[in-house]
Formats: sequence, C-alpha cells, structure tokens
Amino acid sequence: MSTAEETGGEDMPWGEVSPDAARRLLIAAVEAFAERGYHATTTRDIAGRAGMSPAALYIHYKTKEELLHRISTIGHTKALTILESAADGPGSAADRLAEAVRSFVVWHAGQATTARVVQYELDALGEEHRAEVVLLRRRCDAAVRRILSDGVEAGEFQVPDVSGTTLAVLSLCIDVARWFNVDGRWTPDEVGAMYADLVLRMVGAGTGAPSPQK
Amino acid sequence: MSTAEETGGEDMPWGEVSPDAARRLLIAAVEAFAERGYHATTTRDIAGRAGMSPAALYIHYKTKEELLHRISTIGHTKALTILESAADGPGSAADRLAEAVRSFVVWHAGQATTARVVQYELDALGEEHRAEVVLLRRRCDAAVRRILSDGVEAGEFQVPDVSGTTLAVLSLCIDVARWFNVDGRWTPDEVGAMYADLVLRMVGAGTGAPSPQK
DNA sequence: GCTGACGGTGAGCAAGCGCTTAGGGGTGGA
DNA sequence: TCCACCCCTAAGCGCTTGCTCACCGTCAGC
Repeated sequence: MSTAEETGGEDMPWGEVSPDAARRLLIAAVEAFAERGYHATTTRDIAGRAGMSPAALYIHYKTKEELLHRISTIGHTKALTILESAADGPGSAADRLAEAVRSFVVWHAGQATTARVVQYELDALGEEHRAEVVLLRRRCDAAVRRILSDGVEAGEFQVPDVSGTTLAVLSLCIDVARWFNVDGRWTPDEVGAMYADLVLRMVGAGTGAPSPQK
Repeated sequence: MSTAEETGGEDMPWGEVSPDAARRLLIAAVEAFAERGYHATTTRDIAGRAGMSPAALYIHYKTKEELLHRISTIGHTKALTILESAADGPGSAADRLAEAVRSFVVWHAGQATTARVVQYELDALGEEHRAEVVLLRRRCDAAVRRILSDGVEAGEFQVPDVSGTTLAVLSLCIDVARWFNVDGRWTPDEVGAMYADLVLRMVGAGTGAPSPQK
C-alpha cells in the first residue's frame, strides 16, 4: 500500500509548497529552526540561507511565526497520514502496529531535520495555531490507540494500560528525531526495524524466535 | 538502598546552591527556561521572578549562559547518580534495570521542570560547557549499557543489539520530561512502575504473569 | 559616629531584533 | 517603445536584548 518513498525518505518533501521562492524560504527555515531553535533563529538568517534579502521573506509570509505554522501543519499532516494509513491497513494488529512504528520511525529519522521542528518547537506557535496542531496530534494518538485496542480485543497483545502504552509508543518514536544522527551508525530503515521489534515486545507480541539480525 | 526521597521528589532540589540569593535566581531561571525555553527567556524575567532588579543577576552570575550551565551540570550529575547507583546496586540484572528505569523516570516526572531544561536546552550551552555535559551523558549511557550487557551475559535478557536498546531505553525515559503533566492522570511513581515493566518486556525479561495492575 | 564591605538598584548603552517602506530592475503584452 | 506588473532590495524604524556602571542602604567592628 505504501512504498518506502512515500513513508520515509521522500523525493520531494516540500513539493506542495509554491511558488519556488516561498518553498526555498520554507526549507531554509526548517534547517535554521532545527539547528538553532525557533527563538534563536533570525529572519535575516532564514532569508540569507535562501539567498535573499531580509525583506524578501515578508513578501511570501506575514510573520516569522507563519513560517513555523506552515512547517508544523505540513509536518503533522504527514505524520498523521503515516499513522492512519498503517492503522487502517491490512493484516493483524501486530502487523499494523509494526508497520505504524516502522514507517513513523523511518520518517522521524530520515526527515529528522523537519521532525525536530515539528515535534520540539510546538510551544513557539501562537495560541490559535498551536490549538490547530494539537488537534492533529490527538488524531495521531487515536490512530495508535486504535491498533492497540484491536490487538488487546483480539487477544494478540497483553497490555495492562492501553492509554499509557499508546503514550509510551509514540514517545519512543518521536524521540528518535532528537537523537538520530545522519552520520551515525544506523540508517533510518535499520532504526525502524529495530523499533518495530522493540514495540512488539512491549505489547507482549514479540517475535518468539530471536529477531532477524545481521 | 535508596528511598523515594533520594531518587524522585526531593526535599531540597537546589540545596547545594548558596548563597540564598543565588539559589533564588537559579530556581527562577529553571522555571523560566522550562516554560519558554532558554532563548525566549530574558534576564529581566529571571530577575523579576526572583524578586530582584535585572542588574542583581550579574552580581551572582557572569552571564545568562552561566545560569544554564549550572542548572545543566547539577541536573546531569543527579541523573548520573541515579543511574549509577542502580547499576551498581544489588540484585539480578533485571532487578537493577527495573530500578534504574523506575528511579530515572520518577525523577524526570517529579522534577519535570528541571529535567526539561537539562534534557532539551543542551544546544544553548557554549562550546566548552556543552562538552563537559556531554561527558556526563556518556557515563549515563555506559551505566545502562552495563546493566544490559550483564543481563545478556547471564542469559536473563534476549537483546539483539545492546547499543541500540541502551539508546532506546534512555530515550524512552528522557522523553517523559517532555510529555509529563503534573496535573495529569498519573503520578511519577505510577509512570515509573509502568515504564519499568515496559522496559523489562523490551529486553525479553517481562513478567511472565500479567503485571500487577489496579 | 565613622568606615568599609556587601548586596542591591535605576538608568542606560550598544547591538541586534522583527518588520516596513520607498523605490529599482527585468519581463511580457500591446 | 511604452507601460504595468511582479519580485526583490537598501535603508531604516521602533523596540528589546544582554549586560554595565555609578551610586545607595545596611550592618559589624572599632
């Protein structure tokens, strides 16, 4: 249903943003926010990375916060799509949980720059924009919870606390964006596979045999 | 060996800082940094929370960054103490892993304000100060890795990748500081117990019977 | 009562911030 | 050739930032 390109390392992560100048600014903002954080990033820095003067930014975006809002909305929508397509996909609850964790983690590792901004700069959004994004996050939570509930009902999972475990699974995946290093020892796919295995064990549906390893 | 007071909700978290005015400023800085982030916090805000004029801050600290450095060093030392005392404690590898996770999580939840600064404002430190702190973090990693290696060697754990699992365990615990809500549905002790159980399952040493639940 | 050390304040500096505005230069249609 | 249009820039405004400095009240020792 979903290929590796669609879930993880995308060909064109910001293809939906046009015109070209607006996209270049947005990509520059993602890099700058991820490196230094929203508050430590200046509009001059963003414009400079995009090869423009500081004033050019305000032709395409009303404020610096609007840039963060666009990034956050697009990123959260992507994350939600990944989780919901896994939750609604084929297979047993264990299959769907493994796929959800795998593809979610591959995205957080492969697009760690974006994911870092999406996951850790939420508080920099204005009141209303944050409220919008929180709604998307709740739907992410619901998707994972649905898989876990299905698994418990089907007797596939042994989970004492579905809410707590949902939180823990999402937390584990999200934190990948914080520590993942592009030049490190693992590829996004490797981390995705390892985490899917760890999560299956957490819910008591671990692979009976030791998991395939290199 | 260690009581709840020593590992989690401390009586006097910043008792080692003196004189009194310096401690008040430091506590004010922790609150402000945790709420808004380092870069979005002004020195005027910190001084105001401590009931002083902006200039008073510079009698006790050379720069705003020195405040963060003090907080980060004290916090990381505390975290390291928790993990090492669990790693060197009595009992089987499973016992020690459970205790490490439990007390580490209780601290991240009970002292979430401090932990948030300690874990998520690392990049705001200057070059040299960050290098110091990174050394402490490596020792945290080593303590957990030691428990896992012991467990694998003793045949208690089934872990395909000790390095990766060490990272995942620490990651899971650290991220508690991000989502834990003091007014939420769980107490620090409850999260600690739940997480210890989840981690034991992750390493293949889960409680055979469904874990005790209310 | 005088002195010196200590811990504090009010005012303010230079620099950097987000953002605005007047204007310029290249391109396509008539 | 001319003009309208769109993008973009140079300059800079008003404000906030981290931090400094001249000064002041309090209190112990003599």
